[in-house]
Amino acid sequence: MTAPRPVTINDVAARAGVAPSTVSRALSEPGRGNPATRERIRAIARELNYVPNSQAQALSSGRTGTIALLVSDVTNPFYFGIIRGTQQMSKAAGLAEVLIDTEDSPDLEGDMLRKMRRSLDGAILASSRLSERALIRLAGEIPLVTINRNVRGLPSVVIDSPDGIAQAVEHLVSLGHRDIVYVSGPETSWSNQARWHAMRKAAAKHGLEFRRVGPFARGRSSGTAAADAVLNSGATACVVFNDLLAIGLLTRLAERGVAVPGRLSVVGCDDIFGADFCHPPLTTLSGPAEQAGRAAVSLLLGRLGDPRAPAARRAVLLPTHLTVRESTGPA
Amino acid sequence: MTAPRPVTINDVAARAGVAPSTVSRALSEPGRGNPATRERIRAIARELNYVPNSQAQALSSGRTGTIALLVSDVTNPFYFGIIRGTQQMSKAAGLAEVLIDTEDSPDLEGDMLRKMRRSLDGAILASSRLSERALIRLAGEIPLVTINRNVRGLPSVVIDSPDGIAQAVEHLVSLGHRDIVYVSGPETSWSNQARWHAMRKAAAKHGLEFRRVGPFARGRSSGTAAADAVLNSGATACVVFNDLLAIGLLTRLAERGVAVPGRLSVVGCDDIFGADFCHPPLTTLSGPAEQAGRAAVSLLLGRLGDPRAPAARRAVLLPTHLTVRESTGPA
DNA sequence: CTGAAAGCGCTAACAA
DNA sequence: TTGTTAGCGCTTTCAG
Repeated sequence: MTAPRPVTINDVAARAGVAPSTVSRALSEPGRGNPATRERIRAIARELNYVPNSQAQALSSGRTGTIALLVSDVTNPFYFGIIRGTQQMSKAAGLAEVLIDTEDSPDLEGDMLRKMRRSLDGAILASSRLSERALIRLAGEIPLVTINRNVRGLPSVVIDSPDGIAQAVEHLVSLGHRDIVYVSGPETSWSNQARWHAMRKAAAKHGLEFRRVGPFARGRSSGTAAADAVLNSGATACVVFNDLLAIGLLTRLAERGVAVPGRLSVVGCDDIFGADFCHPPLTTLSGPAEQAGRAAVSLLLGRLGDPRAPAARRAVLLPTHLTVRESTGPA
Repeated sequence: MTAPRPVTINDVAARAGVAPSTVSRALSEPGRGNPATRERIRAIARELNYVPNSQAQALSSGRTGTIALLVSDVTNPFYFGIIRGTQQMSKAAGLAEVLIDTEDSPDLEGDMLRKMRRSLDGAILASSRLSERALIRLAGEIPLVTINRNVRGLPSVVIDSPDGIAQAVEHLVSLGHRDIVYVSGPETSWSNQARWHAMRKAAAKHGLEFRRVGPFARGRSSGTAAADAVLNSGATACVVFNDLLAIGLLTRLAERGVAVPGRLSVVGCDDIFGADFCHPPLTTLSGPAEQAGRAAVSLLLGRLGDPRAPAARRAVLLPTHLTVRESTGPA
């Protein structure tokens, strides 16, 4: 029952009658070395069930083969698609991926990043809460890519909700709504800013007054206050910062016996898990989250000088579209 | 703009005028060494912003400081609580945690585990799809803890749904239901087996006939077939393998214009995100998922011989309870 | 193309 | 208690 010593590169080398360095090359330098010996070595490695020790590889090569994905809250379904996408892509690139929950705290986010920078080749920040300053400084220590956050000089992927917001306003206007209010998320949220700007622009285009209520916290529980505020505003329709908040709002509306969409139309953002089966099913902005995840890893690979990466674009903008369900109707 | 060489243990040692090994001890062996020098060294390390290179630590100590959590599908909200719990606990224990998606494939699960075993101190398998044989063999190569899966000899945490199932049946019986059907998940699922057994037992206790329909796949999309099968069975109530399936079923029922709970009462399992805001809100079995995650890490720490771990229990059984919402009513 | 040798940063015997 | 000395398993010069 003694654990047998794991097989090392030396075992393979001995068995093949070559030097360890030759094995190293045969295994991890595609084009080089004699093809015949390389195949022989690979066969032996497979036969011996050799698995390279990644710590040792990292220590001597400087590349850890690991990236991190930082999210503000693992249990926020908004990240589902992004997580999927990054995992797909990093698996395809042979990278390990660590998922880190920053608990919505910029301090924790920074600490984690600093503490782990030595064991990571790079990191993807999905909805970073860090200040622009902090981000730029950290980017000097470890390759960074952001998602839904645009910082000068940092490669980023943004799901372009402004585009979708315009569609949403169009949709509401065509249903006869003239009084549309934006339900704001946290002031510090980059996405919230972007969405509010888009809202204003779209409203102006249609000659509507632009108003907002809030700011409200991201969570479902803020929906209560949000619903009351919207009702109070007298608007006939609202566009909500995100689906979590929108679903909370719907719940409160049901409690108060307010008909949706009869008395109030509601549009969410993100099309998260649940948006299609809440009551009523939510009209919302859908975006290619998985694709965003994949794109982020691609950009990171680019930053790492990986040849497998596509041409390094600095910023990727992904389109959103409106998914109409049952929470919107005639004014 | 050249990256400054990261500070190593030698830099700290030089600055403190001691040997590297002394620094190593001062930093990672709590009780030993002269407290005065230890504090001095720690101060210098902090001042120099020294971060130990975990690869090097791993290489020379054999401990990687990393564990993995394997789930069949990251985007299944059932894992929310578990992920939270394990992350909390591993962070508290100073361990890094990798989240791995096995895509519901036993082969992939095994491969990942084998491939990563050298870079992990241990792994937690949430709903493993591996055979008992495979699990036992793998456990010989890397410390393993299972969640919701009981395998002889492996430490495990199980959320005891049988207990909750009994409550559910009790609830339905007291509402006057005499014809209750179990909507089965995949035959190979350990939880499904456990729930079906519990169902039979509870039904027998009340002198009811026990029937089931299915098996159905885990996903929401299987809800359509499941709903039709339940309706066909003529039962007035059903207990569904999991909430995902139950929500799918609810959707189909609404499509077919079947009143819930008027014509059919529905009970789910797991109380996932969404169970409270679907339509109608789902009566379901709630369990302490976060606690399960924490317990799993504790057990693993025990297996690793970590002194911080509580007394090593081999199996942890966590209770569930019925959360009554609006999908159940009088027969 | 391949081998020899040095060393990545750290920990763990062993000596002092 | 502290310093000295070997490696951990791999990659990477540099020779051959």
